[in-house]
Amino acid sequence: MAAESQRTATVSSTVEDYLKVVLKIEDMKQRASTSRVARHLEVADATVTDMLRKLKKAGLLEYKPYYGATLTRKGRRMAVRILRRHRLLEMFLHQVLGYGWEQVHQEAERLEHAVSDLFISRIDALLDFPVQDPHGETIPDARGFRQVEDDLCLAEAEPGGYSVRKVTNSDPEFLAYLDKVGLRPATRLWLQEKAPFQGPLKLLPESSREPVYLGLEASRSIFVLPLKDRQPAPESAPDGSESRGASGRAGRGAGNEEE
Amino acid sequence: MAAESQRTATVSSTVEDYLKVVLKIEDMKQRASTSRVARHLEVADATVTDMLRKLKKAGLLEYKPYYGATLTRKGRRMAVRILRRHRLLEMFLHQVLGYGWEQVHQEAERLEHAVSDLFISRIDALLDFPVQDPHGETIPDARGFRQVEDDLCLAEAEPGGYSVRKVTNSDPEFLAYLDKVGLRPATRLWLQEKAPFQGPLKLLPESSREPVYLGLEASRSIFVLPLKDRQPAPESAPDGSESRGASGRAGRGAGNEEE
DNA sequence: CCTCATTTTTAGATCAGTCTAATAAATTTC
DNA sequence: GAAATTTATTAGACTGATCTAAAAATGAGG
Repeated sequence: MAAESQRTATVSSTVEDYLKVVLKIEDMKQRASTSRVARHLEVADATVTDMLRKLKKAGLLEYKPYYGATLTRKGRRMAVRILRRHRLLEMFLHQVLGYGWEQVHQEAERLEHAVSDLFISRIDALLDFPVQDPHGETIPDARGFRQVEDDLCLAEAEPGGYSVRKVTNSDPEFLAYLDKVGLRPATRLWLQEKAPFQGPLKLLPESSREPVYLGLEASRSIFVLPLKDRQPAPESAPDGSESRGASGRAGRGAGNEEE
Repeated sequence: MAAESQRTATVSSTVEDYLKVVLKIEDMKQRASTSRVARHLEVADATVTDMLRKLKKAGLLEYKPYYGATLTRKGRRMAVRILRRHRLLEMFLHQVLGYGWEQVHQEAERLEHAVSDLFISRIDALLDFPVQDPHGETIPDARGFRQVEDDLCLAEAEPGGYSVRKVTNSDPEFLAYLDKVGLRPATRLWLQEKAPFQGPLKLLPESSREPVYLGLEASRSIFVLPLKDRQPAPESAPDGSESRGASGRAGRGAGNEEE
């Protein structure tokens, strides 16, 4: 127990999963409450209470009863390490083994706990140090630095032209559907209309002639960047000529070299 | 749409390890006794007794108290499946990720339990359906068929010329040493002399001018095939036999070509 | 055939991770 | 602000895999 601050004091894959989930929740700017963590991991609340106490004791997170958890620096470091592994593995499965983007998550979920650091550094080099995974998520670098993303949730976007930045959903069915209708990272789309009262979005992906109707809930997992040059709406434009919405800050698109 | 024929009832990675060890012991024509299994797995004997009873109940092996275990057809099928995974993974790590042959075992040991069938079939294709792993061990095919090997333990070999068929030892230090002195699968060697009373072997690997002295115990993990055309002993023959130098390095090995 | 050393099994315990059911705290509603 | 609802914790138990220590079976030597 004594030797602390060691290089990655090995933890179980269960612990890695808990840390990963807390990080994910924090990234969504939510409170990592017992029940929220339990929902993500699909375990009983009581199990989470126990585990959070244990992780607090291990110095991986702060835990206030009836409130929830916050990662410590050490816990965050470990969580980001897993995140990096996960995303690199996804990219590897996609690029080297030909997995579809809807297949990579499940496999990476198991491999992230099993592969060595050597494995990770080898695939990193083999892939030429990728900065994004197949869903458009950015890959933390080897030191744990994470690029800040500056994207917009499609559910909150105004009508206009966008490019798809990332899709934060790992349900294979859903991803297969998006793929089918031509919604993939780095593709462009035109948001034509948002139906009122939590209604669906009317989208025109660049690869498609037909508009696609997407439920608002589903649109929450799609993140986009406004296109710089606002082209006119490609055909079948809806009645409203107000495709000039909240254009204002269509400036630089953060730091990633992606078109 | 690959509907798997053999419904592989999922077992824990611990169970997979037990089956693998029993298979290995049976392959060595030994009795899979409690203590032998325990030694291989580095667990207490009592733990093995428990587990063997459990595996018997699951129909994976026969177990006679105070005697030991024998794999059933079902147990053998599962064990061979793991063996295939292990060796394919080793080959993948070696060929695709550039691992040294002394590094592959440890990593494969963890991955064999974690990767999916899809992963295995993808690397199998990527490697063009290899039949051997980096140690020269044959890889069972997808249906579980295993090529019968017809090789000879170096410890039992008479002086003469041989090609290295396989090395059945996964100690990284030992493998690194063999590598250094030029003893790798598909390389040739001349067994010059066997010292009496469990003494060491005097070997001349094809890549080396200096003879190598190898302990008898170490030689037990090296398996060879006699060379067809018996060339004369290359130089430095000990007690005055012939010593025509410069091994004519012609003559082909048994099936594999590497290098 | 009996004794002794070795091997194996039994008995009882531990640890990590999980569960359900009961209780308690926090929050929302009236 | 008290009751109702939601959320979280405690208590107790289970499973899988392991351990140690003690008891029992096996098999070898006299």
